[in-house]
Amino acid sequence: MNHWLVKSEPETFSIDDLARAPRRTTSWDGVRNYQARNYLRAMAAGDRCLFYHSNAAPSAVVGIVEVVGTARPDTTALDPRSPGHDPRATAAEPVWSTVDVRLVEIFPRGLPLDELRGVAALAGMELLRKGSRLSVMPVSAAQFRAVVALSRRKA
DNA sequence: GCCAACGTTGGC
DNA sequence: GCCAACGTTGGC
Repeated sequence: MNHWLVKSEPETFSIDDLARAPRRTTSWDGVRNYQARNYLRAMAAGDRCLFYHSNAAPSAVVGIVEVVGTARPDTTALDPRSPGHDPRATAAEPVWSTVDVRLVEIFPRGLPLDELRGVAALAGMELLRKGSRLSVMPVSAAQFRAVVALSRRKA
């Protein structure tokens, strides 16, 4: 089982939105970066992802989601009215991919970036790298465990 | 809103 | 294939 981190702007889609979604499941679509797409394609059912709120106050890891199934075509790229529309995408060559994710847990408290930066076990985490912009990225099992442990601790 | 960092595009 | 221009991301 692999571990990942996925980003979403809470104004666009927050972890609370996911909690209200049918079966607490959503299609993680709209990814328009090749490296992030390749990570989506590398995901397998049962993989767990940290859910990160970007462009938030404060930006923070706020919970855990589980991958359901494997990557499939992101058909929002085919829709001219979708903000993720890509004129290069066709039904035969959809270009972009999506996976379904289900909510596992909303942390009792969010873990803001500046708190994560102070944790020795998380040194080297991709999210904390200066200039890191990927919206889907791998997380090591040890880093994942460290973040979950931190969420169990009082602020 | 500012701006640094990054990815993509396109002229050559 | 180089690289400048441009658009986007995302912390602050």
